[in-house]
Amino acid sequence: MSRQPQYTIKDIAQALGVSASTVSRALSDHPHISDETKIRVRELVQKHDYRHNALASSLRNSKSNTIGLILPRLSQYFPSTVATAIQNKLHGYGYNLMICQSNDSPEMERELVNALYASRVAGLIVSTTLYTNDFSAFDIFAKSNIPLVFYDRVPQNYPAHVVLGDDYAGGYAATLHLLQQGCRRIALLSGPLTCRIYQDRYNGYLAALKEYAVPFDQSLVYSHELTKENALKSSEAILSGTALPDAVFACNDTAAIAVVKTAKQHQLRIPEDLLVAGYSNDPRAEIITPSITSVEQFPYEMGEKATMLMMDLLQNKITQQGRYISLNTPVKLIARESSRRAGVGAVAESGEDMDSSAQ
Amino acid sequence: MSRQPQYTIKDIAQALGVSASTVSRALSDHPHISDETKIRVRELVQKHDYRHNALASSLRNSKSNTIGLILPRLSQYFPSTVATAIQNKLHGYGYNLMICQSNDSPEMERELVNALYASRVAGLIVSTTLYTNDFSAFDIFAKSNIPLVFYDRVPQNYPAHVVLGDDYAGGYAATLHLLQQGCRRIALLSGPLTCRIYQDRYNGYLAALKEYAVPFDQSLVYSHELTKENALKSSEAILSGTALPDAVFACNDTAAIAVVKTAKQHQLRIPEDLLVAGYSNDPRAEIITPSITSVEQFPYEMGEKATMLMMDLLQNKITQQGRYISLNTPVKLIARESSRRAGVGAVAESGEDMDSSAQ
DNA sequence: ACACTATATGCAATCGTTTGCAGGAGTCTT
DNA sequence: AAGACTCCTGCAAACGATTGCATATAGTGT
Repeated sequence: MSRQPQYTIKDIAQALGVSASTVSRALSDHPHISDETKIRVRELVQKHDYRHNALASSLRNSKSNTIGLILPRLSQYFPSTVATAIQNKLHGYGYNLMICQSNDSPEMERELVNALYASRVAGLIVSTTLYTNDFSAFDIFAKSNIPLVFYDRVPQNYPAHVVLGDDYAGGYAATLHLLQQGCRRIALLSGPLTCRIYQDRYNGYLAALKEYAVPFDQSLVYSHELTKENALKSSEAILSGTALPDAVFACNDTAAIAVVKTAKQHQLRIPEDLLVAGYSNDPRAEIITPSITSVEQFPYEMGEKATMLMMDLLQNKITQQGRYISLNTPVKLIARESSRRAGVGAVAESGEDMDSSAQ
Repeated sequence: MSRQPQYTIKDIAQALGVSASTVSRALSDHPHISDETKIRVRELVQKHDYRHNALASSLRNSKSNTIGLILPRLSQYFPSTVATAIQNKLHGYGYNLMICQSNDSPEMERELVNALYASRVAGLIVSTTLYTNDFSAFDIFAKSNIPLVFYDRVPQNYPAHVVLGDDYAGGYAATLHLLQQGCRRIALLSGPLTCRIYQDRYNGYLAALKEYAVPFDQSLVYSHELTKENALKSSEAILSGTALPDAVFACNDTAAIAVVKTAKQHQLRIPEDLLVAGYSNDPRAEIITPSITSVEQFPYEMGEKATMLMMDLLQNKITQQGRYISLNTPVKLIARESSRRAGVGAVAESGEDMDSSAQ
């Protein structure tokens, strides 16, 4: 439809009695073009509302100024904040961002990868689905020498640049904190262990237990996608048994909230009967009663870091010869009502400082 | 950088001893191409991992298959849900979505409009910033005959297709509900009245008051951007005076949460001393204690509706000759603890049905 | 007057895909 | 056997911007 005739560089050239090359160069402020010509060109651009055609330009240069972003979903605090950071930062470099959601479906993800390649994005930033185990769709980016950066949910056994939160430190800090409050039966509500971030948090959990010489109890570990529904089901299982845990460490805040809700239904008081900690420091963790202890991931910083890495790769500051960068962003435990036991330890009021960079 | 030589249609043509036209037509399953040729082409496409170049294609057809979306920010329930709906729906039609955040800055918004035009999106969907009053940046879309759809925050005095929630009905329903609970001094925490959605909610509020013959009291109305900080300040002002209101209707849930928080600090019990209602039915409204009554806007449906309108425009099903479409999506009041007064009226447990379509 | 340089511009090809038109080969009709 | 028709395929010109190379003009130095 439409096929509106466009006002192009050629039209300007014709009107001015110069060639298209001259106009093109005038617009890009080429030094070989006289000031007078530049001014005349700019005037006409103004007058006729000439618009640059990025398609033509990208085609000719085989290079666009759009970066692709694929993530599972952005309707939550962490992912949407990362996306915002990336877009804002990229904008400063003159790049546009094309945000696409995979809805946690590997098929959708694959389609998006192909679609973004088809529009020849200059680079691609990805947080994979929970279930992506075939990363071959991304091969084309390496093959075409187009920068590819993963963050948060990064591939395993697939060579790539990655930006990660310090999930091990986060899992360790949260568990340690619960142990310090006197808990010894700490249930773990983990995401799928096929995913590296959950593995790391799990390992942090194990390490903290070991440090306190608390024997590991497999029956306290639940692992599945941390949706509200799943988490409610597991919480029910955890809290309706006979041998109740004295704390639950949930690997995201949606799950932690589910635990709190379930605990209320079971007449369990938090933190008197049960301590709870979550992950991501979702704004919801703060407003709920009781407020929930959580691990801050600094998503904005994470997005900025991923963007910086992307820019470095685009500007070839980093050799791409088989060397893959792995960046870490710190985490910080924010202790709140859900884990504060009166008289136990000294927990800062506004959040206990457990910056993982100190590790 | 890179300038990797690409594997193109010409390469396939050469390898097969046919012309590029034939390959192009084979790939688009043109009826004039023999099955044998099509098969041979597809085999080679597979073998060499040929990738369609959407840039070249779009340039040639002066038409891309990307739709632009500009919104103030997506780090909240309502906007991110709308965006998700739009992307999912568009995907079904073979279109990609380019999501861009204006951060509520008119300058940024303008830049994004231009950038999206530069990449010749096939259509543009917009929820404007709170402060956009100059819509001339959008002129180019009308002039180029590129479909433009606004939703939620739509322009005033600018001819365009719009998709709106029934904000009048929402404001009316929430206020009426508070009145039915016996409240007579209902404070209003409104967004800027330069924005149509807030005007409409305000008018709904006024209409309900009038119906109950409650005199309008200007001193109960606060109007400003509904950020957490602003809302806390206004809540403080509202609740620290001597003539307290008996209810607050906040025009988003962030503000409603601020009211609840401030009320707690003032030792006011909700709903015994103060009733509270919000807007948007953010998930936070449900998990907070007390849970907050709110107006559900059905953002997913709204996104789908905006997408359908866009598709109709793209397919020219709708004449664009100066006739502008305006679609409404219904709203529904969800009554919760924050507004349930024991023994007053009959309020459904899981949400009072006040579907605005019944209006 | 000549060679040389600096400055400003134009020519034409290129990026990869699409499509109107033309045309060749084969089949069918009368 | 000539015309008409069908079925495939190719030619070449777009789409709009960019850029290496060639060139024209003016200015400088000897």
